[in-house]
Amino acid sequence: MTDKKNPKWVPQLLTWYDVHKRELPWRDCGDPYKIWVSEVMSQQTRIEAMKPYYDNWMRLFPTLEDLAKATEDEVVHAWQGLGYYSRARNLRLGVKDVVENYGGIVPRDRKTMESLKGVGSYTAGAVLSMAYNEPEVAVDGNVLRIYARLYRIFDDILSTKGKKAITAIVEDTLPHDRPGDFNQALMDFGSAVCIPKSPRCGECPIVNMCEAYQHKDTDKLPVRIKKTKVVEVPLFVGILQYKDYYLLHKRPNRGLLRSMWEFPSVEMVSTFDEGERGLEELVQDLGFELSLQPVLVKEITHIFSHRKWFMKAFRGDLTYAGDAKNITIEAIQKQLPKDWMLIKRDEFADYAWAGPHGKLTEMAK
DNA sequence: AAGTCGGGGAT
DNA sequence: ATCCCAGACTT
Repeated sequence: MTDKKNPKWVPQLLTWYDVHKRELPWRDCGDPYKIWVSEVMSQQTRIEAMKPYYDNWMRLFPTLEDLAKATEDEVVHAWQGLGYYSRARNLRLGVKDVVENYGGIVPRDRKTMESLKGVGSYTAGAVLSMAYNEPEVAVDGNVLRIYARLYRIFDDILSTKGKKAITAIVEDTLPHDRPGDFNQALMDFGSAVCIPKSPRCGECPIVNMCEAYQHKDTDKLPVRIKKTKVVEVPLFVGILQYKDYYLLHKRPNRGLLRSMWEFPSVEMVSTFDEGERGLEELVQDLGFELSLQPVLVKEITHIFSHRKWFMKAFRGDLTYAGDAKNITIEAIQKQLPKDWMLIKRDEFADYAWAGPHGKLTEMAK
């Protein structure tokens, strides 16, 4: 990868940084403790959000020794509202470690630094490069995004593989004369220009070196495959009959299974009574009374990409409330909202079913 | 490798 | 509403 060493964009970015860098309380202060605190506070947190906390923190715990003396309750209280509270607990433990075992000197090498509580690869690199000007990379979300675009890398930047691939390039391109400035330049650049959505390529100082820009891929990069956790949804379904007709509902024209037909159903129920009440409410709004049979007729588990339905289906009979004795189906149909309908079993095949609801049609009798 | 941990600003 | 942020730790 020697072709990637000393790329032209690095001095260009540093020149941009010299003009546009943000003035921050911990920047260029040379105090490893202050930089350490600022880095931990910044994890998964926007600078503007953590700034007031940083100022308050430094009033309460101006030095390593002050923080090492503080209790866990005190540090967590000072963190109140910032979120990710284990950051505060670990920061205190890490600082205690330094005071008690390293003579109060923040370590100058990555291995020791990373052994401290709450200090991972990123924070170690940030502190070492910014406080000691050690040639260490600090690969965070900004850096992953910027490099994915600059070098047109389509690996998932959230995966181990993508992070390793990009970290290798960052190590190759790190300028050893100004590592601290370079790492901070990437942060400022990432938050001001090479932003996640709609990057400001018009004002980018290194657009001439950006492979994503040249290939018009800036909006496709970086690739982030979010592992959406599958939400488990209990679903209480009614196969509800009015004479020879079944009551169906059309899902809204958005979201999951949009505009497809389903049997009336309610989410988030754990008991039969709860589900029965939910269905009663549904059909009463339509002018029906419900008599539900407490016999489970079908159970289906259906997995979508981000959602898992646990369906329990029950049969029930409907009577029309405003019952003029021989009211016709057509007359009732006309009263229903247009996302509801009554159809016979032999018409089931004519409609688009909302996924697993189609399997329930065979339970209609 | 996946799950967990918060809160807020931008879109 | 979703996305995503100067990530680290546990399972």
